[in-house]
Formats: sequence, structure tokens, C-alpha cells
Amino acid sequence: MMEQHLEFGRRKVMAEDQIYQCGQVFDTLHLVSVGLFKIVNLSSDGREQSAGLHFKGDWLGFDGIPSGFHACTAVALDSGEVWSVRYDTLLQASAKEPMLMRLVLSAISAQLARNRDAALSMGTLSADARVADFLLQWAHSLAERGMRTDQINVHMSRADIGNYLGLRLESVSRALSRLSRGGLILFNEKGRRDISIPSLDALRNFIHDSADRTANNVH
Amino acid sequence: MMEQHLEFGRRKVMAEDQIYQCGQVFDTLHLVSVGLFKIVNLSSDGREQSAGLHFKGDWLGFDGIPSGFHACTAVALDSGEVWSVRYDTLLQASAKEPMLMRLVLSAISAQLARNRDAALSMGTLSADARVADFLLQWAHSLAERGMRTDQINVHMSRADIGNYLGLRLESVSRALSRLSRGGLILFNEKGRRDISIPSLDALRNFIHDSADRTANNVH
DNA sequence: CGATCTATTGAGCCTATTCAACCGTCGTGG
DNA sequence: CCACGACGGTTGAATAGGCTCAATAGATCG
Repeated sequence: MMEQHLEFGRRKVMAEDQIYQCGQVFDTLHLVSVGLFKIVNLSSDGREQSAGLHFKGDWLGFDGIPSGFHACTAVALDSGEVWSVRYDTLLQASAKEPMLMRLVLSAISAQLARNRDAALSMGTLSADARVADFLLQWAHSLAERGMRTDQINVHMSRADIGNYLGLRLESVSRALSRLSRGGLILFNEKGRRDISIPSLDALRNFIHDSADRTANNVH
Repeated sequence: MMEQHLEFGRRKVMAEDQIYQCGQVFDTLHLVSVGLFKIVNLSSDGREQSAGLHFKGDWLGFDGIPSGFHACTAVALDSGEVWSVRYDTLLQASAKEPMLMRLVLSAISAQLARNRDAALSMGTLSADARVADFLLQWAHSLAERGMRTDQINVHMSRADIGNYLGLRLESVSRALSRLSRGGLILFNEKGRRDISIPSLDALRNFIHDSADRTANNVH
């Protein structure tokens, strides 16, 4: 769809590779072709948190647009590939092809929406529900891309997940254990990073229930 | 700067007025001219959280771009005014005027950055530091717009602030009291929503210190 | 096989929440 | 006019949920 209008530079990456680093000058955007990437945000005083997870079809690099310098670091969580375009080139192409501009705006706005929902999760849910929601979103991302959702592999360590959710790694571990004990998820043989979700609806209900258990705003 | 290329519809609003509502079809964007607005995000299971605060110069409505329906509700926290443009019109104008497109992309990306930073705050800071950071960001927003930062008026209730920060209203109240006792902020006569910040640097240091007090990732 | 890294689990602590009482302001109606 | 209720804010006491520290186990790799 976009390939017809744009030249992409292709770049293969290995796990742990950085696509761009915080502080670098920004001039190019990257479209994830294969693999999984995390965006880590770090504040002036040294705190850091992964601010987003990106799959095939997602763009990387928007954080550099406002200032011209990247505000985050993009890290591959797995081997993969990205297609890169210069921002200027993309803008010129979008001026000629309205649909392209719509696509880009839609992509950024979708990231905004995901961040909002992640913040909602962090602000309103218990640790267990947050982890459950994380898995649900993951499954949703896979489903959108036509991949299987009954057997998902989280390529991240407990520490990474915790960092993303605003929890400590031990809390993530405990939450997963509790979810497992409750039958909402299943650990697969050989590797506790492979998780099955017997019923997405059950998981959704769990989040819902634990949400309005705490949300006693009624009085 | 944009007025020369676009026709804006002007709309005056009162406190509590909604600019658009969650679920409505999206077709127009709004530029804040005067006033303060909050964006409230609500999930399918009824949780809700304010997902952003918007001042003069900020855009409202991006949440409707991906799906064509608004995912949030925009509420005025004060009387104010917004300038509205149809999204289609804006896109057509941007195709002719490259600088306009850059401005819009920059505006969206800036919102992404603010959300990321808010999430970082929620994920890594204690209640006191979160409230301090909130005030600091507020002051920063005022400064960007050339307004005074030594005397800020938070138009929001403790409940609203708490909702934005992922805290209960009592926790916000306590945090403000503690900051006040520590001399980092001052409540002004007549109204505990008027707050002075004697030193922005002191506030920044407080956040920094309380951050690496908890961030004992070292071992 | 040891070294290292990741995950799990327990015990105790600490912090934000919950529940509740109380105060001050504002607006309304007897 | 003042009494009353509604509302927003503050503060206290007790609770609970997540964090810290620590020990243990499994996995991976040289």
C-alpha cells in the first residue's frame, strides 16, 4: 500500500539492538516489518520505563518529531526487521498522496490511544488485573495481525513486564501465579514465558470484576 | 500562522461543557484558544480516568482519528473558547502547505510525549512526588505560554487531580499538605486551589531525590 | 559441572487506600 | 436573616496491597 509511493530502507536487527537512541537527532521513521520492539522512556533524573511495545505494522520514531531529537530509545526484543524512511521524504510523499497522510496520522493517533489505555490500566487496576490486561492487550495485538491468540509467547522478562506496568518483577510473578491458580491462564511445558489463555472473555471479566470492586466511587 | 490558510469556527464554552463526547462520530478537530480542558478516557468496563489536560495552543480530538469515533470526552474545566476545523479540510490544506502538516504532526507527537511522561510519573513515583511533578508540569505549561509560574491556580478539585494521577483524593490532599509543610509549595490566602511555588528547582530536586530513593535497582 | 541469569515464593514492612469525622464556604429557602 | 444542607477539603485510624529483602530452584551456556 505504501511501498508503491515510497522507498524504504530495510534493516535487519537482533535482540537487544537499538534502532535509535535517546538524544540522537531525529530524521527517520521506522516501520516494523517483523519482530517486537519496546520504546523506553527516560526522564532527566534517571528514571526509566518502557513506554510502549510495537509489533508488525507499528511505526517507531514519532518521539523525535516535536524537538528533532529522540526522546526515547527503541530496542528490539527479538530478531526482526524494520523499514526506514526519512521523515522529510514521507512528508513530501504524503503531500502528493492524501491517503498516505491519513495513514500516518492514524498510526500516531493509535499510539496515543494505546498509551492512554495503558495509563488507565496503571491508574485504576490492581496488580493482578494489570497483568491480566497486559496479556489481553497482547492477545488483541496478535489477533489484529491474524496470529493465534490461544498460545502466546511473551518475549519479555518479568522485570520488563513490570517496568512496563509500573510493578516490581516479583509482583508480576505473583500475579501470573495467581492467574494461573485461578485457571485464567496456563503455563505451558518448557518455559514459563509461554502462556495460554483458555478464555479471553473470562480474562476480560476478571479485569472488569476486580475493577468495580475497587471503584467504589458510589456512596 | 494557521489562520491564513484555514477557516476556523469559533465556539465559546462554559465550565463543564463538553466539546465532544465518547462515542460520537469524529469529523472535526479543535484548537484551544482560551481556557483549560480535560480529556477523559473511559474503558468498556466503566473505569474512567482523565487522560490529559489541555491549554491554549493544544489540539483536542485526535482520539477520534483511528476509528472515526471519539474514544474520549473533552470537558471544559473553565469558561473558554475553541477554534474548530473539519479534519478533511485540515488535511486538504496541509497537502498544499507542508508547514501546516508539520505543525499538526508535531502537535500530536507532543501529546504522545506528554502521555509518556505522565505514565512514567505514575509508574515510578511516590504519591508526593507525583503531585509535585503534576505541579511542575503545570508550571511548565504556563511558562511555555509566557504566563506567570510563581502563582498557579489549579482549577481542578482534589478528586480530579487524583483521577489524573492515579491517586485517591485524600492522598492528593495529604501530599499537598506535606509539600506545604516542607516549604516546597505555599497555599495562598483565600482558596486552597491557589498555590505558589517558591522554587521550581527545589521542587524538581524533591522529585529527583524521592525518585532514586525508591529506584534502588542497584545491587 | 560451575557460573550466571531468570523466575518463584516467603516474611515483614511501608505506603496508599478505605472509612470516617470534622471544618469552612456557598447557596437556598423557611 | 439565618438555618440548613450540599460540597470540597483536611485529617485521623486501621487495613491491605505492593515493595523490599532474602532464600531457593530451574535454565542456559561456556
